[in-house]
Order: sequence, then structure tokens, then C-alpha cells
Amino acid sequence: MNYSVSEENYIKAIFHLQGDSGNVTTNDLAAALHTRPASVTDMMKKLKAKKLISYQPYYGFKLSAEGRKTALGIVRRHRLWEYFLAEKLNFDWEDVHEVAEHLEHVSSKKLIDKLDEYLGFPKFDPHGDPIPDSAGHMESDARNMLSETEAHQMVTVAYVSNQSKEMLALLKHRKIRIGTKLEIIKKFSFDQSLEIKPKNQQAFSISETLAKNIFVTHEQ
Amino acid sequence: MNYSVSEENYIKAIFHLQGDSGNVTTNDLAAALHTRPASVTDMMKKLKAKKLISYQPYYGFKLSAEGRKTALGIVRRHRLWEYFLAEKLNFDWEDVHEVAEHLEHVSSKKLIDKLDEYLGFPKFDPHGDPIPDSAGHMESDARNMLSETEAHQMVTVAYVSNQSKEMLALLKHRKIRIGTKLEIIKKFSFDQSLEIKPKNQQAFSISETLAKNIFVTHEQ
DNA sequence: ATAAAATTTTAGGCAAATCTAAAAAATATT
DNA sequence: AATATTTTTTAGATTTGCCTAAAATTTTAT
Repeated sequence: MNYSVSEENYIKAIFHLQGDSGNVTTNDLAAALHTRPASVTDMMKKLKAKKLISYQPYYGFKLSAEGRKTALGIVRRHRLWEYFLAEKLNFDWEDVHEVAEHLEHVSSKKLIDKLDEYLGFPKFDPHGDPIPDSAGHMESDARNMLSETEAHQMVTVAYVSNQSKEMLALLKHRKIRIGTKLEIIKKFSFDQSLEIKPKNQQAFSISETLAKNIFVTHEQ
Repeated sequence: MNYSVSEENYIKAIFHLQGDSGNVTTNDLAAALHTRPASVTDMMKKLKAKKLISYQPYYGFKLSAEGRKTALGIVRRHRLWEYFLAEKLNFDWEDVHEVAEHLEHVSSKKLIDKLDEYLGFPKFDPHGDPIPDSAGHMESDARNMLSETEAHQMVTVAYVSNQSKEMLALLKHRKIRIGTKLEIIKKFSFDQSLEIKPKNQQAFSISETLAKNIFVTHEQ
């Protein structure tokens, strides 16, 4: 029921790596955790003994139902703290992740449920990732690449994948931030550029390059 | 500059034990940390090597200037989180300590300074203990035992040292809580009982036993 | 001042989490 | 199908933080 920081980091990494396909490999996990394959094998034996994963030597591993539940709990803590840091403490959204990496390991259920309530039961963190509720349920990740969204849609900016200074400078100039609502006026097939009109702003056009780095949701 | 959870717990415990007198003994520290004297000796060697304490075998130890600075940083984190839990998340004041024990080890300076600002730079935690500021300065602990306070004074309840169910039940009955303002009407030398009158309440008398467990401040 | 008691330290071990180097197994190549 | 390459596991160390039992030292009592 209670796991070490190290065990939690492995569980979380497996959760993120396994996507919907299923299996995670020793090498991939070692790379994700900046550790060595031998260390991964060691830990996999331990997690298997604790029934958090299924594991066949040489054939990778995947989370058990219990492991998935545990992972969702860790993800919940991480994303609630990210929300808190950005929303209440005014952290820049590119700084929240690192601090949340540490806060997520404080595993008092009471703390997390009260924090959730205090924050107003948010459904998404500042990066636009869904926050599991106390039962482990979360909204499906409804984000799409702006470049792949149909014209004449009204959408809300949820996430920006490239967070370089240059990109952020461009977004700032265009007054686009997380939560900005905008309409897709037209898509030009010649260069895949598109014309958009943020609410309360003039329409302008943006490049495919930019549109591929902006993720939006349809419903709120 | 960055210490393990275990090192931080030792440093904090030495800080609390050394009071103003100075030296802390191996046995006392072992008792405070629920560990064995041999483990204390091991850790003392490590902390000495890191120049956080001065340590002469068989003659106890005390914090160095650097150790004291480190301890104040940990105490600052602990008490700010206690304040946050009580004030923002509505924790009961007897529940904040345990969770803060874990949160205090997340050592991002930026996090703590922003938290401090968010909370409005509080000077005292929910137990009435002073919170060091980011430079390590704090108000002197202005609390006195109610039993040792002069008659005819107007004071504010700041802290209750005994937090047993029985004690809390008595306080609840008397409607005394942290922040309650009360006047000391009279002291009876026969049994050291005293008559007090909480603001907006009738006066009543309390035993010396109770008065010794209630701490009050004079100025606010 | 010596013996008894209490305190502290040393010595040697253990578990968790990591590592390197070598062996084993699976996959890819010719 | 046999060999080479890649991946994974095993074997054996290392570090941190803890333990027990025994030895060393200090303190207390006679």
C-alpha cells in the first residue's frame, strides 16, 4: 500500500511509457529513469513480488490492475501540485514539473483530497493533462493538434508542446496563452498555414510549424 | 548544501533539543528520533565531516553556525506548511504536524519563498511557534505558561502543550482554543488554581495542572 | 579510590537501491 | 542455419542508514 520514492518513480515511468499498446522494455525504462538496465531488472523483480506489474524475464512488463491504480494515484498527486503551483503560487508553467516531482511523493490521502477540494476539483493541470479524481477516473485527453483541427471550429488552447524562448516570445506577441479561445477561419492547403481569430482580437495567420505545436480542446 | 531526509531529521532534532544550553547527548537524540544510540554515533560522524555540528566523542554535540542555518531552513519549511495546512486546507491543528514532517523535506527555495508570500508572510504557525523568514530570522517566542502569568493581564492563547483527547475535551467544553483572548482575574496561592474570564464569556476557575499546559502571548 | 552502573563508541551485519562487468537469451544478418 | 548483434539478466560491489552485541569510556556509588 505504501511505496518508496524509487518504487513510485518506476511505477509512474511504466505508466507513462506503456501508452495503450502495453509492454514496456528494460532499456526504455532505464533510459526514461536515467538509470542502468541492470537496476531496472532488479526493481522489476521487486515490483513483480509486490504484484504491481506482470513480468516475464526477457519479455518486458506491464502494470497490473493494482499497479495502474497506484500509478493513477501518483499522477493525481503530481498534477494537483502542478495546478497548485501554477494557479496559487504563480509559478511559470514550465517550472511546475520539477517541484511537483518531489511533492508527488508525499502520499497522505487526506492531504491530497483536501488539496483537490481547495483547488476546486480541477480536471486538467497547467500543461493540459487530465487530473485523475480520488477514484482514479479522469477526462479523456481531449487535446488535438491545432494543425489537424477542422476550419470553422471554436477551440481552446490547452497545451504548447515546444516551450522554447522563441516559441513563447511568438505566443506572447500574438497574445495566445493556455485558455485562449479562438476560431479557425480558414486553412490554406498550399503551405498548411491557417488563419485564426482569437476571441476579442483581429484574425491573423500562423504557420504550420506553429500550428503543430499548439494543442486545443473542443468542449470545455 | 543539499541534505538527505535522514540528515535533515537529525539536524532538526538537534536544533530542538539543544535549547539555549548547548550540548545534546547521544541517548537523548536517539530517543527523540526513535533510533539506537549506535545509529546516532554513525550519523554524528557524517554531520561532523560535513561541518554541520561540532562533535567530541563521548561529550555530545552542538550545531555549527552552518548547521543552525540549515536547521532554521527546515523549521521554516515545516512551519510554513503547517500554516498552509491549517489555514488554507482546513486541517485540524493536531493533524498538521505529521503531514508537515514529510512536506518539509521538499527543499526548493523558490517553492518555499513563494509559499511564504502566498500565505502573507506569517510570523507564527498554528501551534504558536515562530516561523523563520527567508534569512533565518524569527520573532522571539513570546509565549508564557498561563500558570506563571500575572493577574489582571489580558492574554491570547497561543499553544497547548498537552494535546491528549482528555485535555482537548476539557478545552472544548470551556470553549478555549488558539487565539482565544482571556483575562486573568485572580490567582489562588492555596492550590495555584486561577480564575479566568475569556472574552464574551463568564469567568470560571481552572486547575494549576491545566494552567501549566496553556501558553499565552501578551502582545499580538 | 575502586567498583558498579550508565553512556557512548566500535565492530560486524543487513536491506535498499544503485553500479560495472560478464553471462545468457533473443533478435537480426548473412 | 549459423553467426553476429543487441538486449536482458546475473553476479558481485558500493553507499546509505539502520541494527545488535561487545568493548571502551565516563559517571555514580560505595
